[in-house]
Amino acid sequence: MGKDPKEENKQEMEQLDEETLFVVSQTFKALSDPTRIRILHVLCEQEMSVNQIAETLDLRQSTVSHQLRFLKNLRLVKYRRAGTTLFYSSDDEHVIDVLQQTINHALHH
Amino acid sequence: MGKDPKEENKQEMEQLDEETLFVVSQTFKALSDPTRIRILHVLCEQEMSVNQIAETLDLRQSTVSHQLRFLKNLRLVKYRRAGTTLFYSSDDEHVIDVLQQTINHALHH
DNA sequence: GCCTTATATGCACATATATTCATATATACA
DNA sequence: TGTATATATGAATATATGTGCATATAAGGC
Repeated sequence: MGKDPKEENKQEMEQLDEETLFVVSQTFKALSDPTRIRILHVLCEQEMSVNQIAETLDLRQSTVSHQLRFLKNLRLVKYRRAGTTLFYSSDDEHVIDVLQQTINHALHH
Repeated sequence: MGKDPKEENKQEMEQLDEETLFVVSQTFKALSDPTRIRILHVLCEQEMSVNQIAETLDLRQSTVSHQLRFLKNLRLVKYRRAGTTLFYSSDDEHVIDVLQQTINHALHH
């Protein structure tokens, strides 16, 4: 039952299945747009309403709403309702981690 | 000189400057395409020539070359020449780390 | 020099994406 | 019910992106 040298790395060498590839690429796509990065960056500090985000980042309400839908579909943000106002906040620790790591890496290099 | 409560988080709350935003978004853009993910995934295991990559991943030579140029511009890959053959390998530990983290996260959830 | 092999590049094209405007929906309140 | 406020949605548009074909470039061998 000795292992072929080439097989020792088998797990690492295995090609990525289509679903994994899709999930991973979608995740990074979410982080590939400056507007979405800015939105996630403020939301990982505190929850905010759609209009607050728009004012803080100087964006149109509809732009923010469209991007929040994108992020919500990927479950990167969640919201709670308070009257007619929806408070959004980040909802994926791993992605926030990766974003923060990369921001810090960019800031210090 | 007491701090305003809102100012305590000031560093974290600060908006991202344009250059950081650009670098970060470009980095994630590199990782947002399935073809580039596959290329980086094989290159973090071993160096490979353009044609080897194309054969391994069943892609056209020109597709691989185009994407390698993209990755090379961002300094995510490097190459060494051997005759007419160019051997590419990954060249950014941080990005490889982030990619591997996210792949593992996707595989186990 | 010529021929072969490996890679890069320019162009064209189809598709995806981000934003905006206008409008629809939803909730609260008088 | 009607009005005001907050958010979501659809359509249109401009731009970006990924891929493939054809061809150019570069290096090595004869």
